Amino acid sequence: MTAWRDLRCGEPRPEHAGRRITLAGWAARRRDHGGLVFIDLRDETGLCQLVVNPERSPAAAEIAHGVRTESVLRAEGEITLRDPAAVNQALLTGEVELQIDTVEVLSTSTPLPFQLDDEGVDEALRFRYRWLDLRRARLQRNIRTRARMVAVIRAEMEAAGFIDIETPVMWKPTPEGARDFLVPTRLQPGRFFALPQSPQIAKQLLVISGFERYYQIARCFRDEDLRADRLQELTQLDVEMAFPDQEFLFGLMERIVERVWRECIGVELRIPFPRMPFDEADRRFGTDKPDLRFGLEIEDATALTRESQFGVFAQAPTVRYLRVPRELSRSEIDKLEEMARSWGAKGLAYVVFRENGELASPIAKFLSEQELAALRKPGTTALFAAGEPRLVSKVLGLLRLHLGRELELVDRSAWRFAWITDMPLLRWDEEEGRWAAEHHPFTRPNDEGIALLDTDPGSARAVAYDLVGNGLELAGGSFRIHEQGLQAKIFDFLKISPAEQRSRFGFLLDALTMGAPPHGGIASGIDRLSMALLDEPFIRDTQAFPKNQAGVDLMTGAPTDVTPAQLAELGVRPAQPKEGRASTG
RNA sequence: GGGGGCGUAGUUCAGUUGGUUAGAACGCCGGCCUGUCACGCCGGAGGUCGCGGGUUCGAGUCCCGUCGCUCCCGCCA
Repeated sequence: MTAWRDLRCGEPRPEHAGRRITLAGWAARRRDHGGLVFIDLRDETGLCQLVVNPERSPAAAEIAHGVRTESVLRAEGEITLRDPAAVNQALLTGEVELQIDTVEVLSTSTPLPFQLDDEGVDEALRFRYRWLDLRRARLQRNIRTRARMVAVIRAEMEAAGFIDIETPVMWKPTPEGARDFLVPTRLQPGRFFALPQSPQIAKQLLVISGFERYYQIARCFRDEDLRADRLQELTQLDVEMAFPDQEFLFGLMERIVERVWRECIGVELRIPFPRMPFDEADRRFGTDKPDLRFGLEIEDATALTRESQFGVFAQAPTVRYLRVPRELSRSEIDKLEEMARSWGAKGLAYVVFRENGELASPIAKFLSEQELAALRKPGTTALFAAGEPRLVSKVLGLLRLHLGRELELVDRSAWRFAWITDMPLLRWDEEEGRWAAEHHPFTRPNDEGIALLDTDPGSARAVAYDLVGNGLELAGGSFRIHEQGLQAKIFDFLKISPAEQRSRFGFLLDALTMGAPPHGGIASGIDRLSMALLDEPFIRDTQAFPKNQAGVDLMTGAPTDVTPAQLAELGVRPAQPKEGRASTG
């Protein structure tokens, strides 16, 4: 076996010829040809080919003839080195095959519910038979690469002096933020633990405890709806340190990402990554996670159109536009407008500047010569959004992303990372009629932000940062508030009463009174990071056993009903079952 | 909570204006072939058209309901 692995991993050499070895694996395919039996055998290191010759070993031939795909075999035989030119490079790893003398079927296989080399199989079926799905090359690559990534991360964290500390999976429910998964317990009937949405408070307490550099690859849970890039049960690299230094944290993350990209997919990244304050990202790209692989930046026309005869522009607080480097057709623009409306825009004004100087636009007649002159650029289309800055940003940002893909402006081979810094501290919650924490309530305002709290809280910025790569948020963090007075002030803004503060975070507030060092950190979603690394459009395929979009594990059927007796023991009253949920298998 | 898409053989799909016995490819089973590797050739099995109801002389096809899956918005770092 050792000899074999040497061969598969390294170059086959002439002296290997004739060596006898034993190997075991899954039959990937069997072909019979003119009395010979050929079996592709797959193990962890790759594929190889067995050849069984009935004249040489009749018994082995008889067994081999009955082998079915995915049966598990152990075979013994002699290595043959073949002419490399005669070998199908796409399927077989090497220029070697094994002339089989004996073969043993260790495990048989029924016909499979789907073929492993078929990429188009329905996800529900794949998830139900996930153990088969995982045998496929793409999933093997995903899971193995992810494991290597985690190993690299741990190595860098350890080298930087961080220690791995586990925090409870059963924690205290927190009504703020995402919905909690709740866990009842027999010893406290009717009461609940919650699964952590992140170890946020625990890690702050650890640093306050004197573990100045903590990290954990932690499981986090959020009972929210799933998406192609969103999970309920996710894994994050969680990092916290005392006496934090933004340069140090950025450097640490940059080293990790650089090494992961190099060692997992062989891509050399250039570090340090560029930085961009949130306000600039929002202004230029309409988002806090800009995809920098293409231009098409948002431009401003508010000042230009202040005196415009076009009332919509003159009256809007903000007028911005995208300069599309093409003459878009009416039907293309109609589709874009429909999308813009679905994102909340009232409409989508446009001017097509044709190469020949003509204009195609329902609003051109309202625009002055001066306005048109400033905007004119032959062979392009200007798409305008007017209204509240936040909405205008959002609409143009989404439109930009759509156009980037649609017009193939995105450089698919590029990796563009950036730090987005100086994130907003608070956001006005229209529904609740109060300020809400943009990040979480323990995020530290910057010095200027502390001063702004009394005059213009919406403009206050936090010592908070995100790492963005190709338009995906790959990490995010902040410095925390370590002074009880400031923390109380923030709670006031969030309209969390002192009584509520005590019941929800009393232990943290107490900890802050007993010598809490300045602290801060960062967290990075391992699943998202894998997705980016692997260029994998579905985050579920970065996990071994994912749940479907409805949050159901199609393999085990969980979540399932439990007996009334179990509920009674937990002090939980049975819910009214939903109609039509009677199990159908 | 809301909107879009899908559901036909084990799998991926086709199925005309509603019309006889619902097809193809791959897979599976049997046979042939002495170097195949997307092998090839011959033959075969395999279907409650997701489920329920309705319209019709007649429904895979039209209508209503329902279940499941999926993508998006809301929600969520």
